[in-house]
Amino acid sequence: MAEQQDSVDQHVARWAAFWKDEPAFAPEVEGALVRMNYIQREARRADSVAFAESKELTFEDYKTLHVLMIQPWPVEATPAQLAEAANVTRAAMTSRLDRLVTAELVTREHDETDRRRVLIRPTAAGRAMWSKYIFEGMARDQKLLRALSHDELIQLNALLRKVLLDLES
Amino acid sequence: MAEQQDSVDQHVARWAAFWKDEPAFAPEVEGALVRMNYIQREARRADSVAFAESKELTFEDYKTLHVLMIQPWPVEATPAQLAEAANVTRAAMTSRLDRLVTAELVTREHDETDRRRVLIRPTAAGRAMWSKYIFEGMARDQKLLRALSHDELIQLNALLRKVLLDLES
DNA sequence: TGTGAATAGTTAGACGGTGAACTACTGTCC
DNA sequence: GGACAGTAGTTCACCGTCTAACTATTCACA
Repeated sequence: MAEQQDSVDQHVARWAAFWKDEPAFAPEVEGALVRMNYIQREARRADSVAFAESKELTFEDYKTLHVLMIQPWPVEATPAQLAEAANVTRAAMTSRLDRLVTAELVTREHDETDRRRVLIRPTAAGRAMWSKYIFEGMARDQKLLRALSHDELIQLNALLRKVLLDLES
Repeated sequence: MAEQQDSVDQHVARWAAFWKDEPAFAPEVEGALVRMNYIQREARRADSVAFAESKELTFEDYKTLHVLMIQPWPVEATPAQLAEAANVTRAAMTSRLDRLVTAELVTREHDETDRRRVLIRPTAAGRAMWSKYIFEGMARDQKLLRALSHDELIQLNALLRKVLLDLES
């Protein structure tokens, strides 16, 4: 049990001392969420650095292109679906798509069967642009979690899956 | 092994089919990060809802107050430390603190031993405001992870701690 | 001791996101 | 079949954050 302490253990220990008479405080819950937050933050930071140099694509544009590409086949989606997947409002997605259409990375066409709807599809250039960055992103992700073995990754996913199944129900 | 599938399993399965000849794709890594992202997103969403009703404090103001309160004792910090902890720039922290000072939740004083620095301290009203919301936040956090037993939470923290120790070194 | 580099905080202008109104279109029900 | 509620997307005004100056202060060193 010679487990090394990380910075979150120190935070949590300080809180635990502060709320030692407070049964509402659950150290393991706070610890897990703060750690996940830390990891996500590190992922975003690395992504930002990677896209800061690129003049041809912003990180936001890449994410928009990404959520479009990972839709179920055929690769096409409405602005509302993309907004939901990218976790922004439809208004924000409208302006994101303006940029991508101007850059000729996606097309924006009216759905003839329901003329309220608009269909977004990637162009050949859009697919190429996405491919160019997706593998670098996966390499960054693997580096982020390199401390875990394959078995540990499977354990981690099993635990997180339990949480998601609860949240999705 | 009758484990139920969550929505991320479906995503990952689709990607795996798409990149079946691509050794760079690590399903467990992508799965873990997407799941953590989902959980964090859900946490932010619940927090936003909770603060949307409150007229006395925005979510940003609460977070600022929170990172101040969880500093090592005595509870005082510089704007730069708070900006780092809240993951925003110093410029953003300046305007956040403007609001909190106006609301008389914190004080802003020059450090007499180094007159470049400014020290931020919570007022009695600031401490009271923070206490009012911190327990609701902990309850939301526990609800978020209620699917996991105490043992599972400990396992989860052990795995995440490994990742953090690697990232912090 | 004086000069230049480094550091803390603030200010200014641009950008991207939000919520609320608005337009256009679809479907329902009397 | 005409009024009306619901839905998809866009536009607009506002707000928070970012980057890049800029001011004030401290430190290192010749």
